[in-house]
Amino acid sequence: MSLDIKKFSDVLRMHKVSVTASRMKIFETLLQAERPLTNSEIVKRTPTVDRASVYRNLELFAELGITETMLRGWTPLTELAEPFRAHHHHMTCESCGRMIEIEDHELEEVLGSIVARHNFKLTKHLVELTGLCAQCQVS
Amino acid sequence: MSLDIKKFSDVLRMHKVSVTASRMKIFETLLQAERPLTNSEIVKRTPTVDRASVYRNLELFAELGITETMLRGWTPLTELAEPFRAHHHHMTCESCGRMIEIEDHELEEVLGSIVARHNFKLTKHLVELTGLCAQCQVS
DNA sequence: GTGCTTGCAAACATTTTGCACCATA
DNA sequence: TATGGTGCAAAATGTTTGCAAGCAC
Repeated sequence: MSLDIKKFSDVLRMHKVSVTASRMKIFETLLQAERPLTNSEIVKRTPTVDRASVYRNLELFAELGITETMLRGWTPLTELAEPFRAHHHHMTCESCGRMIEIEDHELEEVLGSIVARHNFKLTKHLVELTGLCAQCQVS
Repeated sequence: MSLDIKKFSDVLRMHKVSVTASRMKIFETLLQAERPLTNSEIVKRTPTVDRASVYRNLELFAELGITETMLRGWTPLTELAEPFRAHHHHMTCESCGRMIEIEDHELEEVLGSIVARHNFKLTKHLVELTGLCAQCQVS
């Protein structure tokens, strides 16, 4: 069994929810995704699981911190969160759609200090940059 | 006429789209909003304008940079962008729902340096922090 | 006057719910 | 075997579209 799948079932057990075949299938769909997916893409890519169950479980995954959601237009996109993917943020080119992943230590530090200043306890954070990539600025 | 409304019609004219009563009404709804609103809240709060026109114009506003959109769960929320509001980000308490606005110079600088490093030209950016506010950590 | 905008109504898509049945722990 | 999870079907929401009429420029 793959390491990710083991980690996944551990997270479910840790939260005392059942490890079911449907949840596995949905998780595998997310694992195999080459980019963040819309809900209906996830439904399509998990044909053996009912729509309703996909929705119920995507909501569960978000609560348990297994997934993260971001926005493209008015459409929410979901991808796996840590510890299933490296921690990162996105920089999206609005011309060609290319999505660059960002990992930046200093950025994380600044966010930490803002949060501390407000006595806030952070559970997650999202940073999305939008603009034109180097290539599209030229052409 | 209020300054904001003048600024708004200037933006429309600058992009060569008509200044119409519907667009004014929708803009006023956003101006008066005490927090970011869902699409259907905007529809409800702008009863004299047809749903379809609200959607069409919210899409237009987003394109012209008049509004910004963020995500709560799977629901997109819209609020006015600069120059109609001060530049800020959000820190949301997942227990009480309180939303704190963040303005932080250092944060903006770090983002700027990341973007420059990738030869990216930024048109907009979004930072969303989620966790527990000071009060909810205690109770 | 011309072309962009609107309202209306219908189509379409997405998300949620209730309930009986089934599987996991 | 008790509880929680699932599929199914229907309902509720949310979003988009075509078209004729109206308004901004």
